[in-house]
Amino acid sequence: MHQQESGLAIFHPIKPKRAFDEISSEIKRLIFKGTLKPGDRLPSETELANQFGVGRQTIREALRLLELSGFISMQKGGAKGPLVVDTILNSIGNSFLDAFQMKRIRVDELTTARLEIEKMVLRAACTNATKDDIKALHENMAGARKGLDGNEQQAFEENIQFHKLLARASQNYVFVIVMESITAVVGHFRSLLGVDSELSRRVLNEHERIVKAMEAHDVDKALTILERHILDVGEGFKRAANREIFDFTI
Amino acid sequence: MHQQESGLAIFHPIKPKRAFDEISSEIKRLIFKGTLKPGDRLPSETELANQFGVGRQTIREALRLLELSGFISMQKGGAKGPLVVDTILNSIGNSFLDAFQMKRIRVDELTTARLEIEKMVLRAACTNATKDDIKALHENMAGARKGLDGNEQQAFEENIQFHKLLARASQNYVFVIVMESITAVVGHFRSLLGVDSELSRRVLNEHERIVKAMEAHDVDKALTILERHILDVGEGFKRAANREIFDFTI
DNA sequence: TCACATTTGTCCGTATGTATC
DNA sequence: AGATACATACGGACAAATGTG
Repeated sequence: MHQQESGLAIFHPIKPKRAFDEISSEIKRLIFKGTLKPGDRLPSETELANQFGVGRQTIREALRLLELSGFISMQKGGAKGPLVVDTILNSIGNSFLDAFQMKRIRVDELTTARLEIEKMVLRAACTNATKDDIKALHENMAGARKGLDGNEQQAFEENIQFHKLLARASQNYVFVIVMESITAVVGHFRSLLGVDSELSRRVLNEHERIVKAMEAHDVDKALTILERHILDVGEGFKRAANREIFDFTI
Repeated sequence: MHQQESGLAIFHPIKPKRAFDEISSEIKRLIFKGTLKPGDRLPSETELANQFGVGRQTIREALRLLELSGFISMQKGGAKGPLVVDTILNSIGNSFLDAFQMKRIRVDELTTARLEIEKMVLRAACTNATKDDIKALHENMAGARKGLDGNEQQAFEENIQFHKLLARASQNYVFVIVMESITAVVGHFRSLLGVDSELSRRVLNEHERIVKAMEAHDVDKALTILERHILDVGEGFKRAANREIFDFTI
């Protein structure tokens, strides 16, 4: 009906405005602003429908977007309403996994990129890690060691977590996000590989040597160990790929 | 009713199974398998509802997830059904932007990380770039130069695209994904900054010098120019942040 | 332990705007 | 221009799940 406002605001309206998009954006805006914080609860769907003056179906589609994006979490039953959470990193990791499967990225491609990314992060971590970061790394390794006898799953998860902690030690949240994405894919591959307590043990040993080098401020040594560590895991992936464990392109 | 299968598959069923989740996954699976390819069309909502034996609302929520994830695109009117597309990279970029706003990442944090990431990618690009990649870079710069007089928006977008092309030249799709995420944020900041044809001109000149160094196989020179280039843009962000252009944390 | 109220998940019918033929 | 097909959206309804008293 009416023209496009003016020539000022460009490239917005690819999609004609849809009610659930507007509502989703509005709620997101409140979260960014801090009006809604993780732990808070949104009104129930019917209540939201009343407040926004739309039907419940529209509200549900808006909530669906927010849920997938990692802003809210829903549960049936007597809870008072959708819970505001912050699982955005998780959502990004899932998107990364989608891209990997869609693009049919090969494991050697992943290993090559992972090697460079982790080295970049480790360099930053060596420079910026605080005592608390080192402590967290130690606690992580202690947890992994504890999981080695009995709880394989715990050892596995702690070993993945180790790399996220390295990213946190870099004091740069961009690295944290990137590492979260990488570990999502690595974890996916490794879970396809099945439990391998021998690999977990070797991985943990390498982690311990990396931290030791970090504490000695020997960046080059830490990088060397990390490099062998990543290539080691990558070789495991490649062998598994050759045995056709992975259902999508090696 | 029935127990959780066995102790084998762990940590899956946090959420009770929801029909739209299952349907979304099923369609995604068909896309990964190649049964559905970009350009294909899904059946209409009512048809899907019949085939899956569920209501339209359930289908709609499943489609909403697929749309946000970048797998399908919907259009009103007489189209035959949802279109299968591949805009996953776009979706990841949007998620990154969400994380940035949620985590209140500072522009200097972004610049620091971007510097390391782009250097990493450029090194890989210098090693692996094909003739076609170089050609694409030249075409990009030609387009940017054309946009400089008159179409500021084009120059802006081409300059962003340049970095994505660098990532493609690395022949590693992981880098492409990471770069897509970074450029989403950089582009967001720069669009907040408003059109600045002087900056665009300077940026283009630096792009041209980088490519020239790449063609001369002078990696160090290319890296040096890139470094100054990124820091230059970062300074622009910082000045803008000090002038409080950005509505969220500098 | 046992209802009860609340809320989400799902379905159906209907209306409307819009794009394609 | 008209007809058709489809997405968007509304409202009512019931089932299932969950927290509370």
